[in-house]
Amino acid sequence: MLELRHLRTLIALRDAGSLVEAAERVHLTQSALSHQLKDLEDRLGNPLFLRKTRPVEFTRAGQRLLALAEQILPQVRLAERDLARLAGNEQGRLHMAIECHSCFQWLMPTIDDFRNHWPEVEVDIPSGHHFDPLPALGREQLDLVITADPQPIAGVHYEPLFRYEGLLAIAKQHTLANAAYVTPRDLADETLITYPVEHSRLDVFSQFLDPAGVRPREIRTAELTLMMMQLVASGRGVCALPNWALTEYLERDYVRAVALGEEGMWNTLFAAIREESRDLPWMDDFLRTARETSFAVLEGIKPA
Amino acid sequence: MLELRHLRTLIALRDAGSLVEAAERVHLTQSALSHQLKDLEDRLGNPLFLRKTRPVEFTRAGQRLLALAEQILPQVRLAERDLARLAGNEQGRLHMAIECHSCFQWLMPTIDDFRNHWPEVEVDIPSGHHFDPLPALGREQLDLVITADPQPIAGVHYEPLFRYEGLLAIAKQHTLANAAYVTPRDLADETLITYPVEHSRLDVFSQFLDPAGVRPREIRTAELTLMMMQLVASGRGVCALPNWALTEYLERDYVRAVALGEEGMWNTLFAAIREESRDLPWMDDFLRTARETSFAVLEGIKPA
DNA sequence: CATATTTTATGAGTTTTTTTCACGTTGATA
DNA sequence: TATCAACGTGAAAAAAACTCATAAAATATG
Repeated sequence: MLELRHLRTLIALRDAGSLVEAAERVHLTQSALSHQLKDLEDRLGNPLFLRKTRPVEFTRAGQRLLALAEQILPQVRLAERDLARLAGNEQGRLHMAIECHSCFQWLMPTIDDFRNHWPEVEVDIPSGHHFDPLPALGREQLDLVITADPQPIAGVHYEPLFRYEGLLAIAKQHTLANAAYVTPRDLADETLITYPVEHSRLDVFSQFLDPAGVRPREIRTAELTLMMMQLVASGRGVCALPNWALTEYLERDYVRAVALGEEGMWNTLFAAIREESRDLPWMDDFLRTARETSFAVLEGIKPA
Repeated sequence: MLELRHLRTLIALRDAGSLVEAAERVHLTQSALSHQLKDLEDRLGNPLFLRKTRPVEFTRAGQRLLALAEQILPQVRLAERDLARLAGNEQGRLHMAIECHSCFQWLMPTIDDFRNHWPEVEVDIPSGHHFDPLPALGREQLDLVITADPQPIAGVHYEPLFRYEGLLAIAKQHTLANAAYVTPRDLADETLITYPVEHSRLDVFSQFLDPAGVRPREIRTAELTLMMMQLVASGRGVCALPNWALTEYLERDYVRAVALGEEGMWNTLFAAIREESRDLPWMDDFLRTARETSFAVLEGIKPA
């Protein structure tokens, strides 16, 4: 019998284009999906998609089910939200801080969506604080912190949101612009542009340069991504940023991006929250919304 | 995670009014439903319905899910039909006969609905045949026969549709009109009105009178249910009919109905089809439609 | 009001389904 | 034709769903 599970799988498959990646999205193995879809196809009596193309191509039957999924799943999501609201605790406060400079891109639409469904929750990103955000969680000054380096703090829980790849932005005319990837050594003679924060909180250092014992020739800082891009484009340095933060500049062919190391430099973004707030219905919904929105808005990210 | 299964259960629960009967409808045990709904309630964080009333009463959460179910399940049903159609074999012939005189009540709406979705299948109830319908199945003169007594015939498969109770229609002023049930002996002095068919095909005889070795004082026949009711109402006899065939007369307070025996006389109605036609997509859909329509249209029937 | 009767809940055990693991197959690419 | 990535497959493991037996609760009944 057809179940929502099947529809969710099909949507994931369409968005991902392959079983392997779809499996990641629904947090199952590729094998599980292969079995699941085969069973479904057997019961329906005809195939749902062609596996020999990339991305996979859906048959008429597959398209019909996709249409159903797109019709139904949003309705289910709405109902689930209503139920969460009925579970009580509509009231609440969600004051956030971001340790991640490029996060507004997905955070703003997330907040918009969330506000629509939880008008009683007071959402804010209080500005002007100079303290370290993570400890402020415990002091109840903040309720959620977006961070990429979770530090064990009593009473703080880190909820993984998604994984992203740190890329090196390079001028188009740079020698390395068309390389498959750069090595730490390649950066020894470069000017590295970073956000003006401590070295320890920059993953280019903690994950890439420091382990190899390499220091770039020079370090410059810039507050805004746009400024960084201008410096990079004009050949005055290189800079490491999350893949999604670069897409708009890559599309405009403003700069090039190269992987950091053969495997790429992958990182996980977390939402840090207080342990107690884990089972608040609206907190749960916020995290879910954040993940959904991120996947809809950003390209090239992976499930945590 | 919410699944369609849960929604189907809730609909069954609402239609049935109790877990016991809802369980019958979805072909599970009462225990299974109790567990299933408890799990769901636990995960949602609030109860879905109050069990201490008859029929059960749904909470706001329960009502929200019911609303979702009513929104979604028909869409799913539509999609399933489309998929069945895509599975090929839209073409076909469905010539039917009914061995059951009162079946038009649910068969007509069933056929109407079915025709809408399978225009390529030629549906008909050929009239004017005098032969025994069941053997005509094997001869490919018919494709489906509605019958209450399945006889083992090679190549013929009997698909149970639903169970119904045979009741005895009695004049309002009759002594037995308010009895809890009648015994075979009670009919020894009555005039029994039946459809003009062989004794062996009338369940009052095969299931009720014959086992007790009782014969009614007199037997009269009538072609139409309406005529039977007129005879009964005027005290000129009693007659046994399926519960649903009587509801309209009972509502108008035209006659009374009494159970046959302490347990009631229950029977199963079957659709007899050829073995090969079992896995035709449209045949499957016809049977499903027949069951759905019967439950929607008739009262007091039970799943087979 | 006590006693049957019906309905729901519960825990243990079983069955079924789903998922994973390990490997084989396939098709595209170089 | 070797290589690589994606997909398929069967057996085994894990998880989920269901049943059975029975208890508890509620309602009907005398």
